Amino acid sequence: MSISPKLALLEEYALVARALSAPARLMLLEQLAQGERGVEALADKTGLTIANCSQHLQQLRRAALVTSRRDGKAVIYRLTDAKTLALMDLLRIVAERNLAQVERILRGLSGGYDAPEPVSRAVLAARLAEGSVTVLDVRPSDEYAAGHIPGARNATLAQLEQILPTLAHDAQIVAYCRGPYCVYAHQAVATLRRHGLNARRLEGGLPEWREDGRPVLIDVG
Amino acid sequence: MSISPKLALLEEYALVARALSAPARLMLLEQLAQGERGVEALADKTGLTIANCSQHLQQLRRAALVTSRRDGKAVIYRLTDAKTLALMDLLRIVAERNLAQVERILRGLSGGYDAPEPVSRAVLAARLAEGSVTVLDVRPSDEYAAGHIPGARNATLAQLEQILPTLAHDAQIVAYCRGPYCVYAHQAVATLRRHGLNARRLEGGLPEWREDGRPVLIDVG
DNA sequence: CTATTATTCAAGTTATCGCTTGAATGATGT
DNA sequence: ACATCATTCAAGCGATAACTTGAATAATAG
Repeated sequence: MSISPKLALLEEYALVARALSAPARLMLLEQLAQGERGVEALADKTGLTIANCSQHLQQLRRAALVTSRRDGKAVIYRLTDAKTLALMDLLRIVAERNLAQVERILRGLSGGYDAPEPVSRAVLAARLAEGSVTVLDVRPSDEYAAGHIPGARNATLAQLEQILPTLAHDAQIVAYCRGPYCVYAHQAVATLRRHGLNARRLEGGLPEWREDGRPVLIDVG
Repeated sequence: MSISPKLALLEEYALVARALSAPARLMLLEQLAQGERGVEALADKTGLTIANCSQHLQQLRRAALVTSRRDGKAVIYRLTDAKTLALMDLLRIVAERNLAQVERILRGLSGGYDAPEPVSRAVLAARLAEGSVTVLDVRPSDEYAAGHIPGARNATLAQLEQILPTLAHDAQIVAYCRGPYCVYAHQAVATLRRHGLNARRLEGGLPEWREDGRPVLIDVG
């Protein structure tokens, strides 16, 4: 009763695509791109129930996009390799290039203002070296603590309005967040520009920065 | 009642992945990689009913992986751009690298024989230039007629046994088919090697060869 | 061994998907 | 206008997916 090898093969490829076909799992992958995490932490960050989160993670594991290991009572998940990130990135590129709906959503995030082109990671590294840039990490503070670009200042979207007075009006500001799937940096740049500041988004987020082999600062206990 | 922009965005990315999550649609994309096609031709090649095929194509179109145009009574579909092909390719690479099941299926296709590494397209082009290779196109003859590598000989898997005597035993044979999703070349190489011939698979298929900008010969009426 | 904590499993519900069937639409030629 | 051909739409069915709830399993601490 076995089906043809051809269909069996396509079924396996489709399995990988199916794993990427639910927003909840994309959220999980985005979190895992920041670094390995346990089930509970992932459930917290994504707002999923623990059981539901566990089930999504198992689907990702079946598709070999993530792997898991046991650490005491906890099970730690992480991305299998950089290819998983590459797949997510290509998915996003195709969607952004070709889907009008995505264009509309992204424009909406900028609050009507024209969003400038993002700053490449190489350019930011150069500007950082010469000290001519202010870098904002707009992720939650626990993620900032777990690793951030050296010299970056942490401020969530909620805190952004409060720290506005402390930002020089002539400074070039670069904001980043979790990565291309994350909208925090988009929103932060929109807020800053609305206040007349010279802000731009970093291309990609911390995972891509780390993937480039650039330095990441980790806060210690 | 609108959901958060974040979820809306992920929903769009997921839509693209979902379009790739059915074997039937992967089959259609593989066909479209050969060149643009009408609905009926695609239904024939894939074994889907016309209505079903049309619905799958519309899902691919919603995900912006394919586009369509009208030509008289017919509607012609084609891949939106090379990114669609890149996405399929990455999907396959992740599956082949990480899924044990895929490894098993591919090994099964080789009939237990160890399959040699595929020949790169650059190497084949060089060998063709010096005339030191026999190229076999193992796709159906209509696809061969619609475009093939210059100098390639057409033989379906069914015809392969018959033409065996006409193949020199000391020749280097390279077989290719529709592309990485297609198993014909795997099977052809297995058959040829079982008969003691020095056969290898081309890396990728005709779409990848064409994408490289290499010459493609089209049979005219 | 028992209690505790982290995760997974199992059952049930609702929604969606893939496929089929038959009718509707759109373009073309008589 | 009418007939024809290619494609799409609409309704219906069975299978699968997402989420919830509550129970079961694994590892550790007392």
